[in-house]
Order: sequence, then C-alpha cells, then structure tokens
Amino acid sequence: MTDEETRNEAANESAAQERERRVRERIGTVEAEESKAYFSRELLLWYDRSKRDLPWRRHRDPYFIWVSEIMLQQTRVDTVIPYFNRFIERFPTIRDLAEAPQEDVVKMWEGLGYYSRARNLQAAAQQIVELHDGKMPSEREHVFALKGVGPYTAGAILSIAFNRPEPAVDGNVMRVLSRYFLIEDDIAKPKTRVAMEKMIPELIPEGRASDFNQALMELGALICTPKSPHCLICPVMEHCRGRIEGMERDLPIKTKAKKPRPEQRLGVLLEGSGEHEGRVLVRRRPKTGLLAGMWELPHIAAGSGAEAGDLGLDVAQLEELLEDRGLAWSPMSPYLTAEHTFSHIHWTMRVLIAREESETLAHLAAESGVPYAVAVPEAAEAEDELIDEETGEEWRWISREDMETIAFPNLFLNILNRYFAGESERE
DNA sequence: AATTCGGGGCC
DNA sequence: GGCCCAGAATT
Repeated sequence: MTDEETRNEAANESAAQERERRVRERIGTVEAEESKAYFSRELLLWYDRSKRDLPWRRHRDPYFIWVSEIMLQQTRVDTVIPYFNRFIERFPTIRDLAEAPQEDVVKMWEGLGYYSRARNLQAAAQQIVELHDGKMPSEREHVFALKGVGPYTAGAILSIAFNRPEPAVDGNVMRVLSRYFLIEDDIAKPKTRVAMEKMIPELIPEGRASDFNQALMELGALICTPKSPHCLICPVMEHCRGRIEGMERDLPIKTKAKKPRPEQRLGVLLEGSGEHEGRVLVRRRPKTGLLAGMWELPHIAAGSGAEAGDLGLDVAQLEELLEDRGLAWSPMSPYLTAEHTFSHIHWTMRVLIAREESETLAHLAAESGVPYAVAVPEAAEAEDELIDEETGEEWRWISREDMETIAFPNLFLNILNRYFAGESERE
C-alpha cells in the first residue's frame, strides 16, 4: 500500500465516520423531535379525557382564571375551591372587586394565607378599571404590570384565558419537565425556571396553548406527583427519560429550604366587663410585615436570651402592654398553648386569660388591699378604639358578631371561635 | 440571589 | 416532622 493509498484510506475512513456521526446526530434529532411531538400529543389526548371539572374551568372568563391563579399560588386545588366559589359570589366582576371595601376582600381571604395576594388582587382590579375599562387586558406587558402578577401568573392568564402560546411554568411544570427531559438543574434557582420557559413555546401544539399549559400542570398534580409518581399510568411514560433512567424519584433536584426559626410568644385573651361585657380585646397588626393588617390577640415576644423561660418577666411585659392602654384586670391564668408554623417562623404561643376590672373596682381593691387587682392605671383613658395612624395598629373590643367582619389569621381565628363557642379549655 | 410573605395535606 | 404546593415582592 503506497503512502497515497494510505492517506486515501484514512480520508475515506474519516469521511465514513463523519457520515455516520451525522446520521447518528440526525437520528438523535429526529428522536428528540419525535419525543417532543409525542409528549405534546399524548399529553393533550390524556388531558382531553382526564381533566378535572374545576369551577374556574366552566367558563373561559379571564377574571375567573385570574382569581383562581392568584388563589392557587402555593395553595392546593382542594383548598382553593370553596374560597373561589365564595369569592366570585361576593365579587362577580372585576368592577365589584375594585369597588368593595378592602376589609371585605381580606375577610373573604381569611384562612388562605399570603394576605398580600388579596390586597394586590384588589389593587390590580382597580388598575384594570382605570386603565382597561374593567376588562382584563390580553397584552403581555399590560397583564404583567398588574400588582401580584409575576411571570407564572401572567403566562397562565395569557395562555389559559386568551390561548396565547406563553409559558406558565410553576412547580408542577418544572417537576414534569425535569423528569421527562431528565434535567438536573436546581429548580430552586430562578434561572432554571427561565430556561424551562424557553422550552415551552416549541412544545405547544398550534392553537392549543390553553389546554397544553393546563395539561402540563394537571399531569404534575395527578400523575407526576412529587413523592412517588404514577409512572405506570402516565400518558408519556414511554419516552420519559427520568423514568427510563430510573431517576424519577430523584427528580427534580431542589435545594432544601431553611427550617423556620422558633419563636416563643405570650398572648392574652382579655374578657371585657361593664360596658365591654361579652367582648374580647383584640389588636390589629401593622400594615406591613408578617400578617399585615390582620387582627389578633395581643401578644409579645417571650423569653429570649438570658431571661428565657422566666414566665414572670414575660407576664410583666404583657401587663405593661395592657397598662399602656389604661386597662386593669383580674389575675391572669393559663388558658392554652398553640403552635403555628409560617414558612420562615415557628410560633409557640402561650395564651393567658384574664377578666377586665373597672377602674373603680381596681382602685377600691388596691386601697383595700385585695390582692388580685394587680394594676391601677394612672391615666385611664380606655377608649373602645385606639388607632395608630402611623403604623395602622389598632385596638378594639369585639363581640362574637364582629368575628363575621374582621379578619384573623387561622391561629387566632381558631382560638376565638372556640372561646365564643363557649368551650372553656384550660391548660 | 436571598429573604419574606400562610397554611394545610401528605408520607 | 419534613416536604411541597397552579409564586410574587422586596431587599
């Protein structure tokens, strides 16, 4: 074999390898394309026969879609359904929502959590009335400009209500995509969501954006569930790389959240007497921060640092809070202890109970040396309502009937409902 | 990019 | 008891 022949041979060889590489690449591409087309096709077929009958799916009213999507943020479908029905009954149109008192809107949200969602929802309704004649806009920038509407919700409204081929990537979608395409990026990172949003438009079949995005989430909710996905009945299991590689239980990859920091709180349920008979003292939280603007029983941060565990010091501090309001009361006794976990804080709430004493009785008791009248306010100007315009903090004596109009977070809602129901559970 | 916003259901 | 959920706003 001459040198030239050898070179030709080598050239042919490398050309053949090159052809084969291209063929493989093409097959890979074809497989990838078929895998995508298969995914979209089978997912839609499955959705058409399996979709749930949900209240907001009975009409394609952008207002209903919008309200449902806000409620569904970090919240399960089963939890949302009764809230959605009550909300739409109370506020049937965007204009009704825009014109309602804010307390009514928050009251309808009571127990759902993330209460800024309710305030933002109403603020956005007012935006829509002012800027869009009370009708939900269908342009991306206008939808995105609404308060409380981020990348997911904007995409959900545009695709579900207006059938626009926009991505609506939530936790469900990231879980499904990470398994089907075996994507090992950390879904806790924003850039992973952005990358997945880029994948969506080419997966959406022509004219089926609304159904496709809902189908993706429906699959995540019903089949491709977090812990043990139901691969055997999954409509796209044949080409799911996560399942094929045996990785379905390891995906998606998500860095762990920190656990909530513990906080001890000491609260008081003060029963009114005299003109406050049958009422209970409550306080409205500042309009920013945790549980902003919600009502609660008065409470303080208890035992931190060196004084941890010294209930006496905590009680003294709690009493000072009431004295500042010009109040007097009979001795406090343990009432109950409740736990409550937020996403970033864990409360252990000890609640004491006491009965209001009129100023006169308190004075008399003090003068006569009766031991249980523990506080005599110097400047007793106990008004029924005290409002701090600066912070939004407010105090009020409320009756059982007031429970129907002012909004409490679940922790206090449960305590007060039990109290007004007449149960007397003591520690 | 990290933290702050609730609450409940499930394993 | 940890994890997750049809996330957005703020820092």
